[in-house]
Amino acid sequence: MRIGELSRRTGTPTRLLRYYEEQGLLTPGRLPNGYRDYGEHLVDRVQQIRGLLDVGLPTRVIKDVLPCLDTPCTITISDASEELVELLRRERDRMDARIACLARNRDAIDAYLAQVTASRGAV
DNA sequence: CTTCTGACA
DNA sequence: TGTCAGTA
Repeated sequence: MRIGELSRRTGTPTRLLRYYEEQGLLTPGRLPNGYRDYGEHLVDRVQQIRGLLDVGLPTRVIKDVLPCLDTPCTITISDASEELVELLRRERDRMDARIACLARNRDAIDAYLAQVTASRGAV
């Protein structure tokens, strides 16, 4: 499929699809007319990439983890340099920190909302 | 009409 | 990341 269809099917701007390729995350083939040619399996791959990106992993790391990614949303255990393992462990810890921060902010909002609700009810 | 590369208020 | 340009 060409970039337009992949974009629609993944909800990813073509601009980003080309960017991911530039970063070595995708390597689509080329049609005789020069257009990029994406295989079906790349639909899932893009999902993987976006998911990892959303969690905060830089494209640099994703490029190394990519060969370990499986179709759905799982990460298959395969090779993995000690360096990559350590990097991922640090990323995991950063995720924990973000989760804790989000939880605090959520609780703060809950408290605020409770106040607003109470005052409105009183009046 | 769709995609391509390169550039930047 | 968005977007505009000038092509093929």
